[in-house]
Amino acid sequence: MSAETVSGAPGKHARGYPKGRLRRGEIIRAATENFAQNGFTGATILDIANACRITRAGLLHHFADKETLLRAVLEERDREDRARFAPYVAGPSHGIGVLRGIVDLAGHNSQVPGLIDLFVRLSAEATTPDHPAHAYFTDRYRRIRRGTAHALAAAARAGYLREDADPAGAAVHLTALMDGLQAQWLFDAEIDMAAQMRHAVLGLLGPTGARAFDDFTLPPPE
Amino acid sequence: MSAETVSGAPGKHARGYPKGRLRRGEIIRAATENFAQNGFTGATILDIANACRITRAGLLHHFADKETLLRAVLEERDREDRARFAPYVAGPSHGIGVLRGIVDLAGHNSQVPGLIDLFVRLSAEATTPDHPAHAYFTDRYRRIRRGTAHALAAAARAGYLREDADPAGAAVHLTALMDGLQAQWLFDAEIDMAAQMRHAVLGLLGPTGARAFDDFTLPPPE
DNA sequence: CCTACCGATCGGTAGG
DNA sequence: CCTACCGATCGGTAGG
Repeated sequence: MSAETVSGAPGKHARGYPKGRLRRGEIIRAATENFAQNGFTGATILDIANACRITRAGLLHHFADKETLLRAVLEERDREDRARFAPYVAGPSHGIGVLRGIVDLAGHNSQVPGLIDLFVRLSAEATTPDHPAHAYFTDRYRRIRRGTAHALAAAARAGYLREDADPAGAAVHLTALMDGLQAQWLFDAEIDMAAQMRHAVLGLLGPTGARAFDDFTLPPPE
Repeated sequence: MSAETVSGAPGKHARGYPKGRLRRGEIIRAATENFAQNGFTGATILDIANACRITRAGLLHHFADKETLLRAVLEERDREDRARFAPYVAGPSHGIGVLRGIVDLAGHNSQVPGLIDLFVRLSAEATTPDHPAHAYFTDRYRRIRRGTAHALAAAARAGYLREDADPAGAAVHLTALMDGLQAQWLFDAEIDMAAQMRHAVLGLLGPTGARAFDDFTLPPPE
């Protein structure tokens, strides 16, 4: 999604109109929750508007239609995800930062069930090519796999990876594992996503890599 | 789901009325396809009826309501899954049969995209506790994990498993991996689900186990 | 941001 | 009294 598609409906009231900005943020929060609980198709503009104590027409003043609102929700999620991940890739860690980021993300995710639900439900709905979020999820999977594969390749060059590990294949594996754990976890919160991810990552690392993984520390926030 | 909940609406015309049985089977097939493409909420009785070239009222003569139809679809899937899996657990293979069954299932699944879609979409929808299929998926996950864990424990007792492998944890892992691969595969058919599952299973087995896995053959169908 | 609406379509049920 | 349907329409609600 390009910068042009980011805004809302009439377009220009995002920046500089503090009241409009606040309202938009409130709507995005409410929409995130509603999409998470009911999926995109099942969610209704009326429910989202009610949660913000405005009417449907009032909501549609800020976001032209349901699809525009969905885009805004996904873009907001990406922004926050990137912010969460940034410190893990800041230093030169030979890919270890990304691997730690993945494991920590699994731990963080178990504290935000609404967001897990959002992605599990939305991505399941979006398998149809004509779903408004289809391209988004296709791109997202590719991006995640590529980032993970690059990190694993860097780890391999540093001698952190086991001899028999294949970065591209392992990237698919870790991505699938994260998704599948979330699906199971939504039905049974006993599932320990972080422990499972940690075990899977350590299974890819040699002794030196495992040490580097355990020793990894986030750079202090400035 | 017990045998009592299986039937349709008025109840007794499943057995013995050949025309009715055929019609019910046709409806279940059409419903499976429609639920797969649109999810339970998104699917419409009208579409399903149209595909069978009968009216909605005609369809509702066989299945009291949409939810009863969903139950029939899931029960039919379970029946076929059990039939597919039966030969793998027929012989005394110390769990190896189940593991081969899982890998072969991944290969088979890539030839029935509609069924993958059905389970991915329906399970995502069913995370809400009040969804008509919520209990079904909770049970299904438990059943799959338990069956896998038992097979892995049997393999461990036969000396097939690696020393450091934990049956219960690995069962969660394999289950999650299968699900996550399906989700990715729906967006990118290049994903090789069977190869990934095979690699994961072999990663759990020691040299003796790997040999037993490769040597495993299905008993000839009688 | 609201009131006042629209074309359509939903799941389910009536009598015959 | 059974089965296998039909044409028509119910009260509500969706996104816009």
